[in-house]
Amino acid sequence: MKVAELHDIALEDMAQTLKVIAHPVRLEILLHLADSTKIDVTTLCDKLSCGCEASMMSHHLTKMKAHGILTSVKEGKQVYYQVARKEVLNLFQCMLNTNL
Amino acid sequence: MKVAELHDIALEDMAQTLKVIAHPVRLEILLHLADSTKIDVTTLCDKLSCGCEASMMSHHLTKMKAHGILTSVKEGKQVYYQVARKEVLNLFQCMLNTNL
DNA sequence: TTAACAATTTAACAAATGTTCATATATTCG
DNA sequence: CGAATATATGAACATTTGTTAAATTGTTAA
Repeated sequence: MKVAELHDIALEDMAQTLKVIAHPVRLEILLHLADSTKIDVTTLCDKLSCGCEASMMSHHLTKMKAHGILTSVKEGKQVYYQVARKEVLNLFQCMLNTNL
Repeated sequence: MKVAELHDIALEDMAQTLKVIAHPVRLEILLHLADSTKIDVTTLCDKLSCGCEASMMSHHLTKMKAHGILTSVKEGKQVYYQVARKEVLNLFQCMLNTNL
């Protein structure tokens, strides 16, 4: 498919995906999940430098899950999240490569 | 630079850029500007399938200009816009390549 | 030059979405 | 059961979006 062939629906979806990713904390979450296969909410709070409370972290994770970017599994007390669409990680590389 | 080396400020900027782009109309604008070197507001309204009024179009253009993604030149009555950072167009290709 | 028109921007507002903080609901363990 | 921990939800606050109308800037012609 060529860029020129993009139509409205595709653009809507694309915008939606970008919108969900377009937040510094959510970017950091994705970046961290790129390495570790799965991680629980509390550990994420500890590891990230954003100083995010569990409550807010949960919101961000829920949002990305709702848009199919993440999935989660419950194991005992914790809920582990992981990247469902590894492709989103390519965006980082793309943005870095092109100085965005 | 590697993805792993991203730090807070970089993520803030990256999120900001993504946020500005993350709107179906703004994506369509960029897509159209990818081909034509420069284009004025009214013509954009006519050519795009989003059915955007001049006022709204101006809003979107102003926003992207404010973030350095577009530039504009005034020629007589019209204001012509063009892409300042051609790199943003790579994002389309990247997203298409990875089915995002 | 001034009146009329055309292109774009700004302003003012309501509606929709997004973000954040405080609280509630599980779940496990003693 | 009740305390402690992990996560989710709710509601206030802020931002974004879209509309309509008015203001600004430039052009043309009487």
